[in-house]
Amino acid sequence: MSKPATIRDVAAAAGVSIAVVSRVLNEGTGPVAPATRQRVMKAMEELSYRPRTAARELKSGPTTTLGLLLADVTNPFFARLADAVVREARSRGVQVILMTTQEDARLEEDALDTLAARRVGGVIATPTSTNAKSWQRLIELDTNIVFVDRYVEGVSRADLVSIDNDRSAREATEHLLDLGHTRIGFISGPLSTTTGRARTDGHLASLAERGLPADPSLLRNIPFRGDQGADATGSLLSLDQPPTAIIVANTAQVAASVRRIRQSSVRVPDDLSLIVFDDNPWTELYTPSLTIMRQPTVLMASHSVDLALQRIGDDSDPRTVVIEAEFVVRSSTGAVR
Amino acid sequence: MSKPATIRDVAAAAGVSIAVVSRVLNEGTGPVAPATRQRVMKAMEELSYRPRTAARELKSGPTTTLGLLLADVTNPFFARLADAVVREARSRGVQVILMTTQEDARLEEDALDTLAARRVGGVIATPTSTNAKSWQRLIELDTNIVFVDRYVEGVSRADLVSIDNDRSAREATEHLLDLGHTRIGFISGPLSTTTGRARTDGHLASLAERGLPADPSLLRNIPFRGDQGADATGSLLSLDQPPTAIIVANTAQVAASVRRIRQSSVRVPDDLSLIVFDDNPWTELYTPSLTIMRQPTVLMASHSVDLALQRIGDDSDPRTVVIEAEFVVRSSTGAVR
DNA sequence: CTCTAAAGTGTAACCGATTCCATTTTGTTC
DNA sequence: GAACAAAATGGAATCGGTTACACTTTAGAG
Repeated sequence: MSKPATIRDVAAAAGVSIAVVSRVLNEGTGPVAPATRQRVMKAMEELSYRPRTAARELKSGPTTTLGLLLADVTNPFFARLADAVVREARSRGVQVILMTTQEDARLEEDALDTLAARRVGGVIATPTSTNAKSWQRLIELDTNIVFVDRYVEGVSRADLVSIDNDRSAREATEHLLDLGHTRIGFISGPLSTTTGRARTDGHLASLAERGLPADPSLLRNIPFRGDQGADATGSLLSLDQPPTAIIVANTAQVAASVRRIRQSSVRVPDDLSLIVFDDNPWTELYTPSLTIMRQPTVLMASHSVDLALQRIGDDSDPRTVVIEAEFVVRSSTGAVR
Repeated sequence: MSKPATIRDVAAAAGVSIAVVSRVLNEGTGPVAPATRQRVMKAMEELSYRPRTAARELKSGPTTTLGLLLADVTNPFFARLADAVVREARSRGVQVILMTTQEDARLEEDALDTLAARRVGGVIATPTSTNAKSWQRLIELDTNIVFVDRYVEGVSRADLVSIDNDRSAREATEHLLDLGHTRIGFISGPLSTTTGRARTDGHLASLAERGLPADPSLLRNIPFRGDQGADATGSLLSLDQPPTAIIVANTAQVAASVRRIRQSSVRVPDDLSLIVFDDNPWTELYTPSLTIMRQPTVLMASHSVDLALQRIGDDSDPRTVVIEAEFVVRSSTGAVR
């Protein structure tokens, strides 16, 4: 088990210089006689030679690695995104370094540091922090940033891939309004996040359009981490005038929220209509099957990878890709009694 | 937006040599006068200097990176595993490169190649291929391999972290036998995988112990990818003498299987008792809540990372860590009618 | 059979860190 | 204040590739 072969070993074995080996390695870098190429390839084979990525990256920046910075892979939405990003990247010969932030600004900063040290070609991220500075620093290192789902305000030159959060919240709300609901509970992420804010805004705008008053006691802006979805749901159900419908627009809290409803005596959809933002396989299997707002993860992933790689060495303006969310009506929503 | 600072820039700014800067960077490498250290740190700060990982790795192998090679991050079991591994690794200052194989041997080989080129310190993997050669090659490059969940036979010097698959299948089977079931459908992974085989063996052994004949028509060994769980389940239900209980020991096919049952007229647990291998939040929310065999992902992840890092530069014998699975009885299993 | 352009190959300088070893500075002890 | 050990620092090699440039061959044109 001697030391792994280097380019010099290969060169020696093939009786050529390292420059030639390098040219064989990187097709198109320069001419190599067919016969020579054969010999070199044979030598590489015999020595089971693999060029070291570290050495390559040292010379020219690593266009070959992407950072993927997610809040929480346990959340099915992010998991699907991760899967899709890895596949998409793979098909282009790019590797993905996965990091998670646990929605913690400090962890996020650390991760950005690491990514900066690696000089990754691009970063695809669902940002947590409001701290634009770290992001800006990464951008100044010529790293492409693509925000997915959420974004950080004040960060210039970052791309964005997202559904139209405002509109999707409206759509969900209007569906309920059409069914006659007027008291609608709305659970979403913190107002410090762009998704939390946009969805809440959309919801409220929708109510306003129909001339309905906005009742603040029906709004719940809760963190993504933890289990507050249960409490939030519980407190909505135990209001003096409980809502006749709830929209859970906080993907991470859907399970907790549903669990709380299931524990209560409230029946869906008879007593309560329910819409959740999520698209995992179990929402359909739940009884009753849940009406959902689906984010097309595969599409989002492919756009993200596109942007992250495309803009490498490119100085064009940052772009925003808005993807249409799919509203799927199933059995958890019904006319108000 | 000039070029990022290098160690030489820092050295120049602080009025010292690069050797000193390096020593400041890697505490404990050598003595540095406190005053000097201050100056260097200040210079690093002002230039917002980040040492390049590629350069570091070039000199001394990258103990600082782990490869995580999973079949499919979409599967909640793997997603949880990924999350836990990333967190565990993070807490030790180690980064994780995530790759997925889609249960495809060719993709797996590619990934192993990439990992070899990176000379990662260790690889944590749920292997797909039977192809021991690629794995062995990686090991010969001094890479630690830790198999999780499944393993590849014939690969020496690889660690293993797994539940006792044989035993967990027995436990599930015995639970059903105790409830009086004698015709039990058993859906698991391909017999080419160690988990598929061990679980099937355990199940059959359990039957044999009670003197029950093994009916091959009740066994379904199906791939992890795709949707065959639905067909397998359907075909079990439509047997002349359908089983009164089904164990889905193929984590990836649980949702498909459950969907098929839900579509049928069969009622759980009245007509059919159901046990699934999985521990995602929705199994409890399903109606009826599902009796499950839970794999403790966090524990598995922490052991895996432990092993992957611990054995770096270590020549001790490969180790196997067996973790106890948790059997949780809920409402989907009942006495046979 | 020259002449010249193109093809093929090799040399050596990088990339940005780490690290061995030699050298200089500092601090103790008689 | 000389002698010597310990602490602090710097010079230069090294890791394993890529690549600019110079050099040698080959081939086609005149």
